[in-house]
Amino acid sequence: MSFIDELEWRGLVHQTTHDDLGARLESELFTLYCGFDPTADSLHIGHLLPLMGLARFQRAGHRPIALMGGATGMIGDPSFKSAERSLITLEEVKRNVEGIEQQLRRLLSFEGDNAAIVVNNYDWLCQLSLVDFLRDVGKHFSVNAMMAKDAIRTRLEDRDHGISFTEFSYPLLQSYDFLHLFNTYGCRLQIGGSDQWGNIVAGMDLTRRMGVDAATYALTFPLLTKSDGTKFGKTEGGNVWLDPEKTSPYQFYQFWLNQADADTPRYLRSFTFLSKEEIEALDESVTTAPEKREAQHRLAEEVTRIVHGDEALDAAVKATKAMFGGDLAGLDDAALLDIFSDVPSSEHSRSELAGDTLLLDALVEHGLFKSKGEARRMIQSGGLYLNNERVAIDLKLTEASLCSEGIAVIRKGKKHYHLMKFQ
RNA sequence: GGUGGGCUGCCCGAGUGGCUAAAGGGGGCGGGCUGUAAACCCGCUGGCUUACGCCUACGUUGGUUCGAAUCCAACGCCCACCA
Repeated sequence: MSFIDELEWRGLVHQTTHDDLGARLESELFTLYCGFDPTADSLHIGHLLPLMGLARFQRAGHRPIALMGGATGMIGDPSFKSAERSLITLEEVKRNVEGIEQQLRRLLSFEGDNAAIVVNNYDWLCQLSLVDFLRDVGKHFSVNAMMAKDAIRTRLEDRDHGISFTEFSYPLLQSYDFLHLFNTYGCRLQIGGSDQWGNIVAGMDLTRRMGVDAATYALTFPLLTKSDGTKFGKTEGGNVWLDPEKTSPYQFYQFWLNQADADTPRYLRSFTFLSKEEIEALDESVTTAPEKREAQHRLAEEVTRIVHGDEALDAAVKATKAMFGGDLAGLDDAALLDIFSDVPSSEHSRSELAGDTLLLDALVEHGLFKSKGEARRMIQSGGLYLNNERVAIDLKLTEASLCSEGIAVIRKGKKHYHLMKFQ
């Protein structure tokens, strides 16, 4: 199977500019790039598809460039956005670039002939003089053509929101990036989400008009969807981040583990490097033994390993087993703290274990419940557990309430844990 | 600037003097079923209280009344139409 056929099979190809791109990718080694806008200090799983896209090209022998939009991030891409974006400060952009660069480095290889390159367009865009830019670059853009593009037409038609000159100029900057990377690294292919098509094609036009004597190419990925129509990548807690401080590896693992049967086969293709044979076997298991959720387990395992590494995956799996396997007996303080490392906790005095403190009162006092009434309702409806055993309304704290030397594990409902630490 | 309509609990929305802590829906939370799923079923969803009950709450402030989300006045904000 050729590389492009594999991409097609994985459902990763939305549009390409040339039908012969696939053949060329077999016979020549490309330098290609994908841009990432530093609008936050971490990437989220929406960025994972293009990022892994770069990694796939690298595995096929091509040389990937990850471009940080240090300059373009300060302008804001208007493509398919309904409203003008607020500007972020230079300091914010710098901090965001640093955070994101770390994450890029995890997924790409920086060794060998086709070692990945990380660049920041701030380094060249900020040196341009306005007049030179307008003469040399701006001259090649037709405002008529820009206004006709889908990606910004809605903004032009919407009188309430409109579009500023700043955002309108964005495609020029991204186009210039492509030109710059061609001149500096011989970069001939740009990849990105389907919303980037217009910007990428604009860059190709610019290289041609600037007299570049080589074909440049575009490849876009399809938009990720969910079978139930809700937005991919969001949970109750908001975005799923790649930064372990923002979304713990445990939460990350759980996110993938909880994907719907209907979506999992597609995600296995898009987000893992597993082989066609293995993925097709997993497809089969979704149909024949959905209750085993073999495909979801494999998906969660693979993606967590790719993003967070073996060690974090191991901890996430261990925590999952303890929380959903149910048995906490025999674990000591250290093991509990390890397993429940991203669970909130409260500090308590040993005197509360004397036998005259109601568990309910202790929980309210330490803020686990907003009010006593709420706590009572929770217990009365059978939703509160101490060390995985359902508690009664009049339960008092004693030494027997402890799970280990000094820790009691509280659970609200199925998934909400809390540690009480006694000292 | 004029005229009309509106502002109710996390959100939407009914209520137009006492039966209203306020219908109904959504969301959230809990329980059941299950695969840590979907669908479905049940319960809870202002605070204190074991409970009787008390307190707080229908844009803001003041008034009428035995009694106000509901009537009156002023103010604030939002929307529509006119200028």
